[in-house]
Amino acid sequence: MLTERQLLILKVTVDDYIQSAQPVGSNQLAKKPGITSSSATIRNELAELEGQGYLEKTHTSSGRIPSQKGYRYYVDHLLTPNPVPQQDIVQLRSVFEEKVNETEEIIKRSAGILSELTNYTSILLGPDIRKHIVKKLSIVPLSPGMAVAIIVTDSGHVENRVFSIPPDLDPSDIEKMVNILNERLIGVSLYDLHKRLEQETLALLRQHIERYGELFRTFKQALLLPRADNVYYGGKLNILKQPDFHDIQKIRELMNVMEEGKHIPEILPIGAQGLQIRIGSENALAAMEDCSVITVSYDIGDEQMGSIAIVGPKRMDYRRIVSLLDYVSGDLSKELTRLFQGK
Amino acid sequence: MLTERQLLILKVTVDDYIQSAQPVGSNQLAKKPGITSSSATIRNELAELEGQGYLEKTHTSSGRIPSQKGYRYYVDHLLTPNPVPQQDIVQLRSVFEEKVNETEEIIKRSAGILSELTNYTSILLGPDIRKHIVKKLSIVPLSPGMAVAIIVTDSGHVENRVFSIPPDLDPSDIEKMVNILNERLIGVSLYDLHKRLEQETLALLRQHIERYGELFRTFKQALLLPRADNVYYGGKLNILKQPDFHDIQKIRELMNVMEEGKHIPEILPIGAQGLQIRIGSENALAAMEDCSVITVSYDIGDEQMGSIAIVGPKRMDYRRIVSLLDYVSGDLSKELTRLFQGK
DNA sequence: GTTAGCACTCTATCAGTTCGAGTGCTAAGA
DNA sequence: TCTTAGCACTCGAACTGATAGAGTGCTAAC
Repeated sequence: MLTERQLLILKVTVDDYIQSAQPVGSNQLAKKPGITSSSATIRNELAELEGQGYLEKTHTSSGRIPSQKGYRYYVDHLLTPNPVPQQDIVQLRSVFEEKVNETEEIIKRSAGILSELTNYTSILLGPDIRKHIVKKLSIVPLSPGMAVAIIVTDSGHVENRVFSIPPDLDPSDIEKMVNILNERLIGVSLYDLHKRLEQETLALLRQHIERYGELFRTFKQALLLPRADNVYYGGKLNILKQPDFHDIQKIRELMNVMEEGKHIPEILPIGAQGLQIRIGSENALAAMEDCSVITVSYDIGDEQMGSIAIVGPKRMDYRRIVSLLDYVSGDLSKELTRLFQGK
Repeated sequence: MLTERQLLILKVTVDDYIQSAQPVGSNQLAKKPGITSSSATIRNELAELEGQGYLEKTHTSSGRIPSQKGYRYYVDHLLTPNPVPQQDIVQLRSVFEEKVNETEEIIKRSAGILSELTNYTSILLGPDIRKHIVKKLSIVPLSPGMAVAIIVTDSGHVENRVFSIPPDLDPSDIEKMVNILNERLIGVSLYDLHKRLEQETLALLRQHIERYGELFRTFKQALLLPRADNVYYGGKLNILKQPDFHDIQKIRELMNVMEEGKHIPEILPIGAQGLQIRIGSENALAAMEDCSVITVSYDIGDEQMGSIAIVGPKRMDYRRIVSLLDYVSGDLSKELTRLFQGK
């Protein structure tokens, strides 16, 4: 159990360390407004806080820095929210000023602005494209042996793949195929597309198209791998600005993990509601043990659509980021919903 | 003028420094196979080479490292080509093993493999999409106020933009518009598209569509900004692997320059034929004064289509990279031509 | 022209020193 | 009993020689 004074000292210590990146000493704390005790008393309290595991020393006669437990307590109990400054709001809303109609573009730009405002790295996860609904399918022949398949979804997302076709295929067969596909597959989600393709259209295609086999096989294969590149980064290089990261080896590991898309699920707790903070080793990845990640989800309509994450050092400005993400999440939900309610 | 022996010593010095990243001393050189003189003689020669500006010292009693002029001479006169090892070839050709049909995908994967093989950063510039020819235009309505415009080019590239339409627009008007656009604009290059759109179709649209004005305006605006994202990177983080780069500030500048697309024309000498090597300050950008860039162009058919660049430290393995790029350029030209001759 | 030998220079490293920031403890004071 | 002044102590950072070693340039002999 911590006394009032201990709580105050813990808060001020963490705040100061977040700001200065230097271990905080008792004399320094004694000078802070709001603290009335002498440095000796503070020393006793610091020793107590260290004993309880909230603070640490870097060496025997150094000042204190927050431990992981200290950050956790600070975040859970001592964080006083901070209204988002007007100029940050202006910059964030500039995304919607220009008439940008594409969800992807809006998310991409937001990522950039967030990283600029915070000096940390931002990761924005867009809506899962596999949930989108097929609006139209078409096939455009390019050359005797090649064609491109195009899928338009209700969100305006366009997927396209080049695939090979029998070189001597009758153009009318392609037309037939497109008609069958559209007749049967409009309204299906990209997620179900592959399964439904076989169930719904194979028999029909067999009836109407002479050499359906090869055509169907390459078309199906083209749709097989859904490119899930709905992850957008902002300020990947901001890690290099943080004094906390000086070891090039560690930086490389960290950037590597973020670069590779496959670790996204481990970085972002997908499906989690509301705002989440992961400090240091609370992160799933070993490469991120010196980082904190703050995530928040946003929605379009009633459905959760994506997440926003800010990755920074453990010594991150939690207060500012929490308010900022809170605002952005609400704003993005509102604007994207508006964009889509139009339909 | 340099004597035979001086040339030999220069070559061995550069080779050794490229390999070890340490200043090279006279004793070390004396032990090398092929060098018969004593270290004292070598010292005299080194002094001469330094006097002529080919070598430098890091401090008065240090070994020698190549100067920019030294690298330049080495690259121009002392480089003996090296056959590309079979295992590199196997890895490079794996791009074409899987049935990947899209130019973009092939280039992207090549960038990845090149960076893996070299441990440097690779930048691949794809064909200029603005030269591509329109194969088909279509407009898919998404909701009463929104539609997506899709342009398919002869290369299989698909451009798409969401744009707004008058909410109460008659669907048949869109159909008419698409017909007019296709009738008039197929065969036009993306480069000319914007100009021709106005010239060729505006009058016709006016005749046939009631409220052509707003529709045409937003459609035209949607096509305005051609996303020129035909640049692919491999191994951006490889810079962090090079011992030559230890200053985080410099690394940041360098990565920044590469990250920002707008500097590409300065990094890659566009339009240059064949293989180009830029060493240190020969690069246009100040941030790259410690780098060397080796570029090569590749073609599809008779037309120059793009460039490949490898960015590394000045102390780059020129011999290996030159052979490798030479091979990749030829291979890529051949395979992409084959892919497109199909048409 | 080449090379052995030697004095010289500079770096890297290690031990020793000092300085200052900060701690923990003790004892006196409120 | 809690607070605080005072003091001894610890440790890192920064500086100082001292030393070893790598490498150079020069000279004189071959």
